[in-house]
Amino acid sequence: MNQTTKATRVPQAARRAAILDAAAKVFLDHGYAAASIDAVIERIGGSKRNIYSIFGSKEGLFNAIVEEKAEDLFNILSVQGDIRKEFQEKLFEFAVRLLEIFMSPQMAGVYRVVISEASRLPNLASSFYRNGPGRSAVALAGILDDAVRRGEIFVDDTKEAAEQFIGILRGNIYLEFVLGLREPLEPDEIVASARRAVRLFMNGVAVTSSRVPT
Amino acid sequence: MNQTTKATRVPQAARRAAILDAAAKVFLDHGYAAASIDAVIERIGGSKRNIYSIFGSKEGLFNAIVEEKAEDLFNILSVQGDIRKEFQEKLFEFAVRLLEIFMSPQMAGVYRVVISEASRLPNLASSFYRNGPGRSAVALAGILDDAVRRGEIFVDDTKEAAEQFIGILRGNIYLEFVLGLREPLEPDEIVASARRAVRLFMNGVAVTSSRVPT
DNA sequence: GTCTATATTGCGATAGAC
DNA sequence: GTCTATCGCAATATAGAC
Repeated sequence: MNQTTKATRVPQAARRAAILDAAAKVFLDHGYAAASIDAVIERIGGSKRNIYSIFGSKEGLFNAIVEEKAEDLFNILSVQGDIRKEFQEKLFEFAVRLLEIFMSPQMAGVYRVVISEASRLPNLASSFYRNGPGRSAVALAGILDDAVRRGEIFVDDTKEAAEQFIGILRGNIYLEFVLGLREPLEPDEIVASARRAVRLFMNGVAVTSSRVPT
Repeated sequence: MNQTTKATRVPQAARRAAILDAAAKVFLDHGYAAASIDAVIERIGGSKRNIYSIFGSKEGLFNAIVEEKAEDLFNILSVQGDIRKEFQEKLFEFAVRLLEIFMSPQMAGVYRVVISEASRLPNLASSFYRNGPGRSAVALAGILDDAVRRGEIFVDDTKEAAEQFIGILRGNIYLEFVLGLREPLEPDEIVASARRAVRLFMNGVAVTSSRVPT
């Protein structure tokens, strides 16, 4: 609070992280347009100049926030644990984790801001999707591929099945949550919701042939 | 087209519709905050005074847009056609219609703006949800109730099953579309996507007992 | 038109790593 | 000593408010 002319006290990485953290608060609270670099400085002190030398621009800063937040959040999805684990158990764990991500206020904040700036900042929208929702679909498709290889389920397009499953999880509840119309799901509700999604999906997919004529 | 200072030439309803139409373009193009009543006037002429006397405020105007757009779009969902129609056929038709709604640029525009203003205008968010996504879930739940009554499917919670089905339809593709990362689905893709959603759902739900232990 | 806010940049100084 | 990350502060540019 009272350093006057110090520098390099903190190693680069830590300073970068501190800036990102403060900036995340500012951007997610006020939205991209209303957020100012000055407001970030007010939170952590230091110089604007440094922010620009690290992140290049306001857009670069926000881009870094989106990428790192999305990465933090979605990273846990790749922890698939024991390969031998039952497919259904893996699917269930994936569902619980993804629902937890969906229900995190940070994720909702990023989601809101990215959507509202999508037309002005298409690159941002793209990197958000790739690092977040896109990655979760890829991760799940991998799990499904595995199961197909072992004959546990029968789907021809695992990528599509993955998106269907994620859709089941998200439902309308996520929209309600993002719109501020409801509280996030409680942990036990998450478990229940995940279980029901798994049941529907398993019944729908774990059959050797379609029982319903199309 | 050449009235100068006349009034009530156009019946109220038509004038109201014209204002809504012009305002929709302005709001959906620029977003709520950036949209101005002046810009609406520029498109259709007339007086600001009139807009305020009809809609009360900027928020009231946007609220009317959201309600009417959502209503227009989602109205087609209630056209369930022949009650005797096969359940699966009804489900498929519902799916196609809902996907068409999802893929309409207007809907995406409303979605974007409502989400970005949700924290500032909670009433708007609420009325959007009720008139749009909420209504579609209710409509589908009704269809499902029907089918349950006739023993065509077996679900205990039709409301929840409806949301699951809608989730399958929306998937990640809708998010990609809203983020401007992809073109809307073509009509034949909509049909294909709806068909696959119906197949998954029917397999998952149209069984007398869960085949998969939970 | 002016005024204001704020994104962006320039430059010199300082603190610590080497 | 050099080098680099950071700081502080001032200046420019520009978009939007008024």
